[in-house]
Amino acid sequence: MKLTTKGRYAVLALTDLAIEGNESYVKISHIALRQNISSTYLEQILLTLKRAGLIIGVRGPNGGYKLATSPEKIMISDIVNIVEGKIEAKGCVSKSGSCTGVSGRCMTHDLWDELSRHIELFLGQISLRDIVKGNVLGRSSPPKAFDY
Amino acid sequence: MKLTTKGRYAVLALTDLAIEGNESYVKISHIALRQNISSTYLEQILLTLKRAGLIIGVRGPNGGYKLATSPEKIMISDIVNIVEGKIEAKGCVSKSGSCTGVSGRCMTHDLWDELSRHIELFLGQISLRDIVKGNVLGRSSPPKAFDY
DNA sequence: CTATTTCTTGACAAATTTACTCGGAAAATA
DNA sequence: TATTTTCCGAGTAAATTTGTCAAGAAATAG
Repeated sequence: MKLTTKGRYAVLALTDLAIEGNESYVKISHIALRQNISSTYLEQILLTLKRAGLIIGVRGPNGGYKLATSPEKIMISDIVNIVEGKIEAKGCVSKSGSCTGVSGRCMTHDLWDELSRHIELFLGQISLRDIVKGNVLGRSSPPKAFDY
Repeated sequence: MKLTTKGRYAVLALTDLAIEGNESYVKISHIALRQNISSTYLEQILLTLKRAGLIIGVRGPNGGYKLATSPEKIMISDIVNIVEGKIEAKGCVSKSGSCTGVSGRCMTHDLWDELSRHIELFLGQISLRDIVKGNVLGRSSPPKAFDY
């Protein structure tokens, strides 16, 4: 699970759409202006989100974007996975030869694997609606202790 | 919370030291060979870990590195924070002007803030000893639901 | 004391990734 | 038809990551 500005812009833009409601279409330029993002860069991002089916795009005057479904059904993990690519799922297997000590996997393989799962779980529990409503803070919980 | 090969190498190297025990000192070249890491690159990493006090380095024949304390007291978050730098703690405030919609913070600020905390909690609960023993898998727990 | 081993340090360089820009095409509307 | 807006592929500049290199300092063995 990677996290760059691309992912942040994506969530930011879709949050903007969520606030705007899905009666009308919102233009890239408006989102870019409101959220302080380069509009040509945002184009790219919204395009991949559209290709993935998360948003609907319409061309021409009065065109723009809107969410394909309701905000509570769109989870942050969905958004991030799409724009950042699904790589790094296995953590250290991404580039060839990096996870090869002597046998196949390095000693910390499970750690990064579990961390990925942990992050995925977290972001999979939070929806666009939660962000709009501000229901985000205080959700972190410590991991389970290992059962001996 | 950033995560690159630097962080992975650091954890990997210290896991190697943990396995080796702290009776004797372990040479960089040996760790590099066993864990398949560039030894000159590993030098850099171990140096910063030494400066931070996590490991002890001794020069000369029979020199090398060993852990400064017992493996169960060294948490993964300690290691990662040191070598990756503590940046990205606030997620979107790292580079100037990126988190500024109209007011100070962007709409997703709390989200990334909470995610950082979540990851920190996770990696702060796992020690080098856990990695050596393989007590890592199955620790992820879903985040708390929001109390309405 | 001398040689050897090994860490220590800083500067530098290659490779990769990120964060964009640009030019134009296609569709929709008026 | 003219304008608006998304669509699309390619290209690029900056930053970051991932190293390399050369020289020096400390410790120990003999």
